[in-house]
Amino acid sequence: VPHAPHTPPLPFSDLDEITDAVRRAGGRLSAPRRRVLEALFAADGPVSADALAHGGAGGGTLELSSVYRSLEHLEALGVVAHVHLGHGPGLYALTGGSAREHLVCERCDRVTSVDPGELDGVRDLVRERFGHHARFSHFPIVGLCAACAAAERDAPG
Amino acid sequence: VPHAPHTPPLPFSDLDEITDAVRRAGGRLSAPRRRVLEALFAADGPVSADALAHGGAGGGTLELSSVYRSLEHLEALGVVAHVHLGHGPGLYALTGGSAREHLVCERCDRVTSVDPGELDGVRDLVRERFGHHARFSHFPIVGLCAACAAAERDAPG
DNA sequence: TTTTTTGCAAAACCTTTGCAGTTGG
DNA sequence: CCAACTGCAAAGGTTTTGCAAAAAA
Repeated sequence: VPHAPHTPPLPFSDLDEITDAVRRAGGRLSAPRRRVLEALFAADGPVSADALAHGGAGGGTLELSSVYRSLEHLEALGVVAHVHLGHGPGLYALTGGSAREHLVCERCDRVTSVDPGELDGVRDLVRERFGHHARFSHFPIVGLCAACAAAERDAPG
Repeated sequence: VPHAPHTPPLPFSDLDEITDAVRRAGGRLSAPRRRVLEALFAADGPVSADALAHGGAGGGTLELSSVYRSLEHLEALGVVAHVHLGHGPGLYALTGGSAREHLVCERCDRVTSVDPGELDGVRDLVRERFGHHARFSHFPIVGLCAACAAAERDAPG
């Protein structure tokens, strides 16, 4: 599998940096953890635990519970984050040091991931009006993407 | 249980109107449907299927699968809508003709429900910047409420 | 009467957990 | 060596489904 088009920026940009971080935190770099990390590097966009268990590079499959425990560990280290895109399983991705934020189309499931700064205007407006500090990294903005909204306008349903 | 402080506005303002709507659509007003509706009227705010099954007015409990099927039916009629407030089960409420939109605190779980118009400014900004038509009725804006954000600022964690 | 809906039981789905055995450091 | 981790199996929580029996109209 080729490298992702939009591999995370800056910190933790390669496997070595992450493995160092894992060990510095007193953790061990076991086979499942390494393979989860490899699969996350290979993925382009957030993926489910199940996809990580089955879709890994080498043909073999990982034990699902180990995948979940690996992800939990990596998430505690700040290396990984997960997002809930509507229904369906949680999806995991490398943070690259900064948690991205997401917009998802509830009709076609397309995900738009943006750097945090890009939603600051929206965040400011929400805070100004409701006092609420919105975070769109763990739970995204859900609605219709431009294409589906146009389709909806032409053929309402 | 006393009536909710913010019972839904206008259409479907009482049980009779809803039961008429159910029958007009060719549906039957069975005992579970009636009891689900009663429990929804009695609730103040969105409630889980499980709460509807157990917490209903008269002591008895409803079959959970019947509750889900009743809610599905009422939702198809536009009388009920459900929202996913973070983790945990989906929560159901009467629409009163207009689906409210929600902001939820990911720390204290407090829900702020607003009429759709109140989020139009936010919606416009999102559409302008991303072409995305946000809807916060089915999946809310998640983040920290004012109180929790203040607590966070004083004692970061 | 007849079509819809229920009750129950079972399964599906995602995720977590207990525990004995394995392994990385 | 020994704490950390895995594999397996089982359970937990939410929602869906199949089907025969019940009930609304």
